[in-house]
Amino acid sequence: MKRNERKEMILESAKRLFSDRGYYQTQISDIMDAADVARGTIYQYFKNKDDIFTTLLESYLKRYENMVSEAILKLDLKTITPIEYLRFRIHTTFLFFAEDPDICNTLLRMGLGLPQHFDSVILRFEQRITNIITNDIQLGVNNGHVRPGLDMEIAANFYAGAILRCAYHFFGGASRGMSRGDLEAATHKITDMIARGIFSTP
Amino acid sequence: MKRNERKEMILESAKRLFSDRGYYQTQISDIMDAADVARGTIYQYFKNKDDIFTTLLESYLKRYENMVSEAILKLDLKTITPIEYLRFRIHTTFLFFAEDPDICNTLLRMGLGLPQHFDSVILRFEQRITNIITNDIQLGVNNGHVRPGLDMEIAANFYAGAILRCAYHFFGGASRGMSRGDLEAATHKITDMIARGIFSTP
Amino acid sequence: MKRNERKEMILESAKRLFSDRGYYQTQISDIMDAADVARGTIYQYFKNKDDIFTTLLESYLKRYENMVSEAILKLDLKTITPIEYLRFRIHTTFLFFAEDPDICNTLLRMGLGLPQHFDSVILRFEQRITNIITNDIQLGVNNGHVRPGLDMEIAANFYAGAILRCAYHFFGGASRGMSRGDLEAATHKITDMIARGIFSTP
Amino acid sequence: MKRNERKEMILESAKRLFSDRGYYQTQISDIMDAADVARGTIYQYFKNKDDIFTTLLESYLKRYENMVSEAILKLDLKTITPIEYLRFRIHTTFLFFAEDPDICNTLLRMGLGLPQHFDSVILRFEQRITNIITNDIQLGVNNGHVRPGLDMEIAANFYAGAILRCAYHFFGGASRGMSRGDLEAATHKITDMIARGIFSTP
DNA sequence: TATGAATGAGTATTCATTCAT
DNA sequence: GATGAATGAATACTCATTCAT
Repeated sequence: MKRNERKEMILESAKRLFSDRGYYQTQISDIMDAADVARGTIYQYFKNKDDIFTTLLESYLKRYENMVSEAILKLDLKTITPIEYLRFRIHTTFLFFAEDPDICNTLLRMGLGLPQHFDSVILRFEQRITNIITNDIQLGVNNGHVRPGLDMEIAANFYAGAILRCAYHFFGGASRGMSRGDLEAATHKITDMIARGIFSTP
Repeated sequence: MKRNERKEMILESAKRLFSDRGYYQTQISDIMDAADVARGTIYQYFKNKDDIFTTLLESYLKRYENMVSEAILKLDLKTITPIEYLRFRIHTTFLFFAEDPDICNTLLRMGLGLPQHFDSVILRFEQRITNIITNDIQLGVNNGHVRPGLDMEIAANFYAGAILRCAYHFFGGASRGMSRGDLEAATHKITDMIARGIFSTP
Repeated sequence: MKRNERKEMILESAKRLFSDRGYYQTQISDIMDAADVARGTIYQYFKNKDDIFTTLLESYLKRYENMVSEAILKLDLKTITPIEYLRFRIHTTFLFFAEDPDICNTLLRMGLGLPQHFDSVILRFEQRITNIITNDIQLGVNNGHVRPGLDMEIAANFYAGAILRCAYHFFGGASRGMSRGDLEAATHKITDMIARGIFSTP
Repeated sequence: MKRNERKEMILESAKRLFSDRGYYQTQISDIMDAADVARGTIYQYFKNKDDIFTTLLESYLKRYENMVSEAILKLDLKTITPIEYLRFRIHTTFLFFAEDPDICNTLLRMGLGLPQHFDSVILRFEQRITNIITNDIQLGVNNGHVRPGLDMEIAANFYAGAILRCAYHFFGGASRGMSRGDLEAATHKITDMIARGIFSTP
């Protein structure tokens, strides 16, 4: 087995376990067993347990960034309407969580409330989502689509919370999976609620 | 010192610590020190560490229930408009978290991702919030104020997430505190966003 | 059992083990067994294994200092001859090692070559011995008893090495113990060799 | 690279490391890195870590033996005076340690206090030194140069300790190096101290 | 009731050694 | 011969819980 395959296997197993049980409930022996690897092998690829978790967390962030930046390329920014733009953004985020329930669970639940050290990575993710929303609203403001009187800071947090909770509701916890069609429908409904909240003309 | 004073002191100290560091980062010795109580004493009032945390969690839920049901009594349900009713509900929830940052932190951050056993208590709280919102919307539906086509399940999760995250943004983490006036303003803005999202006439 | 008795018992057991096997060959479990104490108990009295060893080492130094300073009080410095003074000093050091073979072994053998951190404590002990000798020679110089041309630095190291090796030869390793009479005789012989080496008139 | 060059390289690196950090502080990986050799390669030349250290220790002893026996050939035993003979012996030992600070450090410090197994090699070295001294004194006794009343066993240990400590003082630890002239001078002084201690006429 | 010394199961981590390529 | 990924026994340390005083 190639070097990277092994490392990947450990990460894969750890990802699942951290998602299911959280950081403290996951023992090195659990990861060993799941990855079918000896104790020492884990420490050949990672400095310690912390390192495994951090590596995963960072990869989730990177993956989200990639997904967002790749998605945007598919858009024809010239012709797209504000509401279509909004819907597309939300869709991307939902797709991200739909693709990997472990990431969903970790980022949206199990990774929360951990020591400062880990939590800060999650916070960066949340910050990123909030930033995207803020920027998107700002874009609408510039284009004159956003209703006057909207408090940007509050709105960003408000809709970030809304979207993230819906994501967890759809893809996280026990309720794993959602049909393609349902996802489209849900995206529409959610976009609708946001549009009504921020745009001047419904 | 009276029996209940002691117990209260332990709970008080544990509350703060769990809120600051989370369940696993808080040691019995920390609670001992903070409560200025001997190790054995803690085990005279609580079966184990788990019991302390569960006791706190349950008390938070109870307190929220009390607050909600007491608040409703102050309302004149005959004359109140749907939007005022909504605003009042949100205000109650914000007041709850504003009153005690430790509860806010625990319920909205540190308590998340814990083993099934604890998490279920938190889930009950989230469920409760979502239920209240669902019921309130249902009330609006019955009265003909809610726009047609609104998906109740999604909307309930959507706005629950929105409100909870705003609560954490205002009162949780490091950003402890918010002036009375700001709270009123924020409540207005948030109510506004929700109203636009669900009511037929803005 | 009183608090300090326990701590003393752990130290006593550790002292013997470190002396017999050295630092790395001594496991916490060995100390546990020897002291008839549970694992956790050791960590209630000491921060870690290192702490146990350092505590012992420091106590040896302190004990030596006490012995040296108490011994000097018994001397009538007015009437004593230089050679008697020298003999007395050597006798004190031999007595110190004769009293406790574990200290002898640790300070003169097992404690050597350990990481900087420990070694420095031992070095302090060796330094102390060398200093005493240097001072004593200086005393002889001032009184005109020391032969001209003696290199103080070399002499101090020379005789420190000589005395310490003899101490180890007599009381260290397997050869534990030496009769009172033999000790006196050896002290005389050694004093004689030193006196011949440093004094002007034999 | 030839087979023996490799082995030599490993030994060379290990020698330095054992001298600097001691046996337990030196990891196989350190030796790998220093010798620029793969992990498995080390085990092709040596049975285990122990084997490397023992090989080195044995080579030190052998080297000392060679040096001593080669040196003696340069002497005209017919005409040499007892004191010149003594000086020559001490000089040889100092030269041995001066030539290689790593050997000095290992034999005189880092190698001490190791498990029985290693320690016995060092003990053999110390024994050898003591024997040489004993024999040399015996020679003096036979020739009538040694003062009556000298205790051979004690004297041998005494002067072995003295010489070895001076060697460590001059060449070991941090104080690496000593000029040719200083070495000669020191040898003279030390020989002088020994001569005064054991010979009948100074 | 209050105490705090004692406990030991549980856990992460190290590192010499092996062996298939 | 050389390599270095894989191994797992060994070990230090933690911390919730107990119980005699």
